[in-house]
Amino acid sequence: MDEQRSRGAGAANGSAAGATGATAAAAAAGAAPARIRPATGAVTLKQVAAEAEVSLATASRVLHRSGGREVRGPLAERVQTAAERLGYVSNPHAQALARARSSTVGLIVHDVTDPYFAAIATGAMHAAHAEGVMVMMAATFRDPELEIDYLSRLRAQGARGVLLAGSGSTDARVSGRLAEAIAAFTREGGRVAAIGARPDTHIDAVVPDNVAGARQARAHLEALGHKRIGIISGPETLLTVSQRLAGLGDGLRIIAADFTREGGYQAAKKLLAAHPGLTALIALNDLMAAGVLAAAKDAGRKVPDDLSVIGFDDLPFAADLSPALTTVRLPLRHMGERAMSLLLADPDEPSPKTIDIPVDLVTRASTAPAARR
Amino acid sequence: MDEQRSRGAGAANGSAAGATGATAAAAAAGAAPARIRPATGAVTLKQVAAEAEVSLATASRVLHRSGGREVRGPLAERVQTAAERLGYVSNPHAQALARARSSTVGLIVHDVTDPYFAAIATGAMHAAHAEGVMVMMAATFRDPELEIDYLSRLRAQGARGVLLAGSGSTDARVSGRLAEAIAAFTREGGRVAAIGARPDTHIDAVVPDNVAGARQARAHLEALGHKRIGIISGPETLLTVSQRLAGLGDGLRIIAADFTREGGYQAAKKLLAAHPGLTALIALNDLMAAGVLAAAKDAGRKVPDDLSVIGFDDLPFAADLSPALTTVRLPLRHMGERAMSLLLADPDEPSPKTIDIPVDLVTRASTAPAARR
DNA sequence: CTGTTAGCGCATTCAA
DNA sequence: TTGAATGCGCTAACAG
Repeated sequence: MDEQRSRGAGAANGSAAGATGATAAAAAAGAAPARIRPATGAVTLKQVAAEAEVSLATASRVLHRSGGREVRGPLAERVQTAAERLGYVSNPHAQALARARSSTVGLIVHDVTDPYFAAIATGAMHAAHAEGVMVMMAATFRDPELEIDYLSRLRAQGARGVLLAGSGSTDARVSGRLAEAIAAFTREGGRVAAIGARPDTHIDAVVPDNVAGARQARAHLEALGHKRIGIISGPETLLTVSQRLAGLGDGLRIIAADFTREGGYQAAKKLLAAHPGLTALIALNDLMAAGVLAAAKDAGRKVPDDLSVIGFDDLPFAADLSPALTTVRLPLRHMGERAMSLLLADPDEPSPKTIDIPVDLVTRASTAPAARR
Repeated sequence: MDEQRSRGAGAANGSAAGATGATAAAAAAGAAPARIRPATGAVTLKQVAAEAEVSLATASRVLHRSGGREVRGPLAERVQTAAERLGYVSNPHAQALARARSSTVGLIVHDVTDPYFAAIATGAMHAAHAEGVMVMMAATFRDPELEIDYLSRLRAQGARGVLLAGSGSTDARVSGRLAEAIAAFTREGGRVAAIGARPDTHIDAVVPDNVAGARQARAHLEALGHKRIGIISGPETLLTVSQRLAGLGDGLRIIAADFTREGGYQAAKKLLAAHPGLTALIALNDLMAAGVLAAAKDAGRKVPDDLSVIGFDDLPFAADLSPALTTVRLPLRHMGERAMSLLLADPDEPSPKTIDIPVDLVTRASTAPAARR
């Protein structure tokens, strides 16, 4: 290895040497099929070029249509063949370095296990795959610091863009620092898109109409005669939560907890104990709703006869809960696709673009007319 | 090698050219050192070095402890400070290229939406994060070709390793080609680990004891007096499926379908119609089991009174199904962690290592004694 | 302990 | 069209 390197150095790329070199290499290859083994062990463009007896530049042009193209010279054929025979696969790092931009995009989620993000991720990955870009996925486990950290790593990596799938925070301190990181990234030509609004930043976004969804939920309940409604809320620092709360309006009993099934379970248990008169509960996401259903059961309240329950998101399992959950549906997968397409869009598209996503209430078995007491 | 040799030969007549070239380059560089603005726009090590007035190498040593370390020279301080002031973030591509190996690992799953993979991915990501490596996640959407494709891309990227989370296929053709791709990757120093056995390949693996789990499921049912048991199976080309079937033993009615909720629903519907005498159904994963429960309900069979149902995996939602599902639990997240640690292990650990994972039956409400007819 | 320098694999400008 | 040369940002010998 060392020897090779120093030898290469010794050759000092003499111009004439280069030309002769290529030919000689090919000849040698024919004579002794000994292999040329670069550090990584993988076949390199250089090898392909040598094999096809063309220059590096030509091989690059044929294989990666760098600069002007090479429709079908006789050389093109040779290069293609050589590449196939050798099993050439381009090295993305080298390309990224040379082009100063890679062909991967980042996808930052809070939690892979949460079906909400899984659905979005699927959509995003599909769209990315269609464009031949790879997706680097990172989970922040709900730590805002990690979100910033990953973003900067992705930036250093020359990612083409980053999709922020998790809801923004209303905490000014973190969102401020995140905004800075985003600005730094976009300043360098990176693109950032988000699912959900990011008030403080000027980036592409796919935003579901949480407010309207929440209104529908409340209207549905009121149409069924419910007057005493409780809300099982997530952390109010999440923008999604504050929007849904805003749409729900006033006069409701609110209790907050983790945005998880367990959080929903505990909160519902507490709320039901404190306010037995409630006839309906709105959980701010389906995960919590699942917990609510379990808590209701444990408390001996029949759903929907004694208690109506509504969720948000319409995750895949919502229809399998018992009773099947009435919920505000978000076209998650579609949202993921749209967001990724925003990321991959022509660089000179007008940029801070927002795509509004309508949502609608899916009525299932967990809601019924309020029982008259 | 050949190439080196030929270059050496060519150098005989090109030596002079080489010398001049080098000098000219140096002169040009000296003449216009105007601005140092890298293409990517990001701060580079070089800038940090300049700012700290030390050499590139020193900066690299301080910041990335390349080679020997630099405990606390006065220079170290300067470099650290400069790096912080400039907001330096290292470029992974450049590092990968120079080191011939990156610090990312690949994670290939069939489907992000499937909670089975989500759980594994979470474990894997946690373990990876602890080691400071990033996870590149790709979904094959169950296309074996894509699995091979991603693997080779990850290889070209110099990924440290790749975790194959999806079950292997029993189809000799694809598994053969995959085995080749794996071999090529490991030959280059990459590490590959899998969840589930991969008979034809010699790679690290974390393998759950599907056979024992299946035995427990059957034993449980038989202890409850069930004699006519049906199996809702997934595609038999999946190794996981064939193993579970093997553990279940003979004498059961088997019907196969997609390894999804919908597949389970359809298959159960069909099986129940064709063999109304069955008193218990074993679904080969929880997703299918959810479908089975729905089908049973539609067919007017009460679970567990008229029909017992067992699943596999113990996905998070299993306890929320109604009735709560009896299932063979796999410690998915733990498996993901173990697999990732295998991937990240010291390179000279004895390699094809297998970690066996015990599984156990979780008895919940979906199974009960067989009704006497 | 610190600086110099030759590449890592590729894209791309400039010549021919 | 095609090829030679240069550099992307960084690491790792190899001097000093």
